[in-house]
Amino acid sequence: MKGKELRRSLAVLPIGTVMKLTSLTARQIRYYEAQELITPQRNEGNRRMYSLNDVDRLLEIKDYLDDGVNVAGIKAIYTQQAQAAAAKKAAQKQPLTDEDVRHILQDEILRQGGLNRPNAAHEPHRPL
DNA sequence: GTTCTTACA
DNA sequence: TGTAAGTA
Repeated sequence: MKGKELRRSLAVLPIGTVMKLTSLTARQIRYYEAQELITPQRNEGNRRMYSLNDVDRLLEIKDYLDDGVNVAGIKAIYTQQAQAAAAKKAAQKQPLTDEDVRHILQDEILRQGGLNRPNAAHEPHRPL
């Protein structure tokens, strides 16, 4: 099951195709890159080349934004996911350390909505 | 024709 | 964010 992941990681799509696939403007796609939410590769001519994973990531970013999560929040989420992934790998060989547990807990808290967009009044009424 | 960067509304 | 300008 490794070839599939490899193919999804191949950067073969120009920004024009990604625009159609995500319904995002080139402006937005480049902006998210500037905010380090995505890091597409560049070809010989300095053109951005995206992978299927990048497309999924952009679609995900769009969803988070709709849910009121700001760029900093999304970035934090991905940072946490990366840490969680690293922790999981380490856990395969060694038992969980206190720090690993803390990261997993933080990940859960984040997913429930710790970082929301400052403006845009969302969530009309959520039970405490 | 498409994409890139920079800059201004 | 949209868009214009000048390139590659």
